[in-house]
Amino acid sequence: MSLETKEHILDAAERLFADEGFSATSLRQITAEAGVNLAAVNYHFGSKESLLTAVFERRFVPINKERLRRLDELETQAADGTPIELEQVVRAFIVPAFRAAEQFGAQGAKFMQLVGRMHSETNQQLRGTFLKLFQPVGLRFLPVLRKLMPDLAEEEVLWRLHFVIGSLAHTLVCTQLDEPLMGKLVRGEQLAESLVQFSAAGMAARVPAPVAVPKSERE
Amino acid sequence: MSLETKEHILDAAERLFADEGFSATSLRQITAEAGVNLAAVNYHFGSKESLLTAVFERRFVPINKERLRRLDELETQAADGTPIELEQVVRAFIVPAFRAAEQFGAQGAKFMQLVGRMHSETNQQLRGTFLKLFQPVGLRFLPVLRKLMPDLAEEEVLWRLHFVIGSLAHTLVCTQLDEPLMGKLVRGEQLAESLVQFSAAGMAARVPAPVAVPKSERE
DNA sequence: GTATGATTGAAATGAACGTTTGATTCTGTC
DNA sequence: GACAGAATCAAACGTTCATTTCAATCATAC
Repeated sequence: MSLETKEHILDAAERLFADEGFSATSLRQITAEAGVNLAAVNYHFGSKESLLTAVFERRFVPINKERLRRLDELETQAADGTPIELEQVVRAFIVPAFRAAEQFGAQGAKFMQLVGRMHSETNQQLRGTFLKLFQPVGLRFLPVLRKLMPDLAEEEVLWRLHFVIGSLAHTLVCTQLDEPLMGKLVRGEQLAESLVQFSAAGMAARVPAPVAVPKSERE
Repeated sequence: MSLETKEHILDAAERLFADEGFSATSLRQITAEAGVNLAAVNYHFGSKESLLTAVFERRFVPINKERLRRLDELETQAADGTPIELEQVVRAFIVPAFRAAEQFGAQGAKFMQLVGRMHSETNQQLRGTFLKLFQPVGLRFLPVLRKLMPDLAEEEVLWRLHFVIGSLAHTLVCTQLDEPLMGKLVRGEQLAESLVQFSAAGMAARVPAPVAVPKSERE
């Protein structure tokens, strides 16, 4: 069946891209793990790159839809008089990623690991694939965050959002590691909430002093 | 001269590994950019993997030495009566990375981009190379952080440190991107300090109450 | 039953890969 | 000048890569 074949390829590619990386994964690995013929990838997807795009779109679109839905909900409540809280916005951004990881089981977790990896991808072409799906979400969240942090310069807000993205990406990768940087990391139910607390507190940090060069340091 | 050749290879590898990734970079690219013969890599370094190790050691060892020096300094001051502040510990961890990036110019920046990338690497072998250099630093900082956050469970502290590492890694990558996720990111003088403020505030976030974790596990 | 279009399978393509080899050139010492 | 070791070089090694090809197979409609 075509539908089963395509799904099997997507599953195998998802896992291998996450574990080994895009360029380190061969179509032979993917098709072998999927139990399909080598030619099936180029037949169904056209190329290795298009396969990566398909892997992303399958799960990333619903996740981002949920992010936007939550943000819309917050703004609806705000229109009714309930002011938006920073923590809620951060949660709307972070939680859908974890939810998806749980919803789709081990496959979903692998996907989130892949997303975490993609955030540190600098190759223009691979980055483009990823950006097209992510950018609309970032651009939707940014003005909401700005309004919640009127004392901060626009650049500062943008950077802080990137700090959150970095934490999220690294966390998604770490949850899949057998042996992280140090000690064993427990993947508890409250991990997403821990990250939300951390991120919200970081976002709300006091405005950094203008040019605060460390005093004891020369220069 | 041998020394020049080795340096040229290291420089080219540093840039290409950072921009293209380890497995997506060929020795032919590296040697071509370095202006040396293809065989020179295997002659001087033994293999592609050993070259990656050499690239790391050249800069990562001094950076981590500086991190530990700053932490030692804080503990010396603490012994003299000045209590250690969380923000100072975070700064001791973050700032040396940025300092190195500035110190070595464009090459240093590329290296930090590579470090950021490596944090999302899951391949066991590549990860091992990276871990051996980073782990001692993490294990040195962790107990200091724990003592500063006595209300938090050990796992929570560990996760928050990982959140900081994620932010740092992603920031180091972003500073090198022409077109980040959204808008233009300004790489100002105060970026390191912004990250310190964010991280310290996140670290100091209130204890997440909701889900009670049974303390059946050993402490 | 057979024609049709979608899908698979095995094999082959040329290009690129990391690594090895052996001859050659450089560098410093006696 | 002669020698030894370090370093470079072009060429080739055997593999593996993404992609293509084309006959065989399948389901379905006529």
